[in-house]
Amino acid sequence: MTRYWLFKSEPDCFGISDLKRRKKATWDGVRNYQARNYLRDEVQLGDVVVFYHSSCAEPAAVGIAKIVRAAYADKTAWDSHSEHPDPKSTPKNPIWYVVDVAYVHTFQHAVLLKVLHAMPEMNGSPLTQRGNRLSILPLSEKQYRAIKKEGGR
DNA sequence: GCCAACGTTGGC
DNA sequence: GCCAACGTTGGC
Repeated sequence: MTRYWLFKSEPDCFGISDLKRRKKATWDGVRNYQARNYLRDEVQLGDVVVFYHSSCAEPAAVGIAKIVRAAYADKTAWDSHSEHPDPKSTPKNPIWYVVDVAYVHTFQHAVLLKVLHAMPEMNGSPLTQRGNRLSILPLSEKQYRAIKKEGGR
């Protein structure tokens, strides 16, 4: 059964336009255990991802991607030159995981955070709760449909 | 750039 | 196991 997820990324670092250009990307650098657990244990091939821009002028859900490869070890963890090295993670005992995502489409209208806040479907979602820092979070099918509708495709 | 909220670390 | 200190996230 298809599941729905929301993945956050800083557009200055990697935005939906970067994914569009590259068609496919490895979602690396997740260094939070709860997000890791979702990635490793629950995100499956074919799942649908809402791409969200965070830490920027207009935080918003901006488009759709899909999972094209389920979890495998995050090699950047044991690369001391990577952006998020973690010496505790090794090829034999990886702590951190990645998935591969592919571009699907960009929303006609970015669904701004304030709009997400106003959507009754998003009540109780970690996304719209204060102080939330989870970078990968599950969406219900209802939430996904509501966001997609606001996005205009 | 600021600051509140949060997760992690490390001393005890 | 507790908790203060610290670093990071993320909205504004």
